[in-house]
Amino acid sequence: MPELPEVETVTQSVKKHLINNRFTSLKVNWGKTLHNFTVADFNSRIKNKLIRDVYRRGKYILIDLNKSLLAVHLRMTGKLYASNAIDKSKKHISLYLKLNDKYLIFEDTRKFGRFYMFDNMDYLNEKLGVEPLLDDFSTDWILYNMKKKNRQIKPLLLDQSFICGIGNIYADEALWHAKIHPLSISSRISRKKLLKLREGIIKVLQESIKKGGTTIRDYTYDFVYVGNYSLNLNVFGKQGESCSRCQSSIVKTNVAQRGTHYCPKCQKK
DNA sequence: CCATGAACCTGGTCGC
DNA sequence: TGCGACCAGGTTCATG
Repeated sequence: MPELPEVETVTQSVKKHLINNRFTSLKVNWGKTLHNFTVADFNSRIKNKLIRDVYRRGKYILIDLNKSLLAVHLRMTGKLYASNAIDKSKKHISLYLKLNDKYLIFEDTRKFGRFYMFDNMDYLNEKLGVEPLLDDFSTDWILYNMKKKNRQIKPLLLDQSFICGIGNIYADEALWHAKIHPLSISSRISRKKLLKLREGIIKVLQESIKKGGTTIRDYTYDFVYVGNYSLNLNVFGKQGESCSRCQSSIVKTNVAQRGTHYCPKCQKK
């Protein structure tokens, strides 16, 4: 499900339920969900502590409990939402946390999603690259850093230690915007196209956040947001359809094991 | 440094 | 209707 705009949307939607509240218990149904801590750690460090803030970094949702951070990564199918009750008919609730008057539920069909506990942001800041919607992601930054790498642009855009938050949908959309072929080598892309790429990344992410993200597969969305950005997609999932710029047929291939959509006419190597 | 393939999981869809 | 193959918005690890 989630790339930066979807994670941002989920973060904002759970924030109002969590802030100034306290977790009173943790129930784990799928053990691997707790990546680097145990229920005992939860009890000693998070339980009954005041939640000060909830925010996003890359594709992580961060819950700030003053002396500890609880981090959530949704991976492919994770859904995080607040609810007044646990729906026993849901088959894939990996874990849930109890608040005073409601629950924070983590539902995850494919079980790839993870919860982490950190002392502070050092580890994630070390691991993650530039935030594409902050000023750090400047024109100078992209011109300088793309030149330093000799990598296929699509996998480079997906590398969270380079730029964080971009995933498969927005990588394809941003490359289409900039008319760059997904296999172009980063160091050989023209200055003009790199600037266009930066603009495209910011544009697709911001516009998607405005629409609440992109929803492609939505089995049950009882408590979960449904994003409307799918209406704005130009190449992702559009194989066989005509390019909105040049009318050529959009092609789907595989790059770095990921489905990759592009216009063979607009996006030359 | 960089690319590739497999692994982690479940379920939906497509072709026969 | 049934069944196998393939696909999925992500990340990590091992191997050339």
